[in-house]
Amino acid sequence: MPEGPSIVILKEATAAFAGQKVLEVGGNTKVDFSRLQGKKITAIRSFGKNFFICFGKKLSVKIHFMLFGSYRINERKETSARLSLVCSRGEMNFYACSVQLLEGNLDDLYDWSADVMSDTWDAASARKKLKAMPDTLVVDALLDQDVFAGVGNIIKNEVLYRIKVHPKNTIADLPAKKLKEMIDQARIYSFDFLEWKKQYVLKQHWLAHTKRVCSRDGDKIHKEYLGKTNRRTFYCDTCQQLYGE
DNA sequence: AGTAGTGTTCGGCC
DNA sequence: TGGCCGAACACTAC
Repeated sequence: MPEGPSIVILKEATAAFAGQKVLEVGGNTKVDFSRLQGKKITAIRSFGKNFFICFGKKLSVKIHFMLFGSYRINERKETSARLSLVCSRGEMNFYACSVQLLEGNLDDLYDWSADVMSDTWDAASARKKLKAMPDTLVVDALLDQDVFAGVGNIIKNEVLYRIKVHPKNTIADLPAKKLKEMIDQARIYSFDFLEWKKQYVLKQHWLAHTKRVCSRDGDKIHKEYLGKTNRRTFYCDTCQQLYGE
């Protein structure tokens, strides 16, 4: 569920809730949702892995699904919802997720050009941010939500495999051409992910993530926990190039 | 059947 | 001050 493309799928599935009024609110979240009662949803938005239900320009619900979150639209699960919004023409139910109320204008709270799924994605801006962090490992850079909002661990592994870059490179190690490929493919792979996920064929397109053998050369795919967050990293030592020294 | 993981935040410690 | 680390969260595919 959690990576950016999955949130785009949710956004598309809930687009029709814009304009609807909240008739009933419930859930086991600690946030004070009573103030949403009777309000009209003005927009459904997303930024990276975050999903937003907007009530005018000054108040939004932010939902982050973390590792385990889930949702049901116009149906319910057995387990109790973290947040449930029954609206004029349907209902949204969210489970095991982080819920926050955000005050103020969403436009001012995020750098929307950092969202790899966004129409306003700005590759030049991403490049500039990366240039300012030369010693950062590429695995950490790809997971940096300020640079590549929406990119998660699967996309990280698949992008590096696709562009044949070894995960132990730093940003400064990469030739300019490879850095550009990394930035471009972060977005392109995310849209591939979106299409595959919609068709329920995402996993069968994985070439590195959870794989044991390289589809290019038949060599072993290594599994190692890398980067400052020690996330699972799958890579082929043979075809993914290490540029440092 | 137990384990590990599509993620992030927070508090404690050095 | 800040970086690092583990816990917490709470579900489910393999």
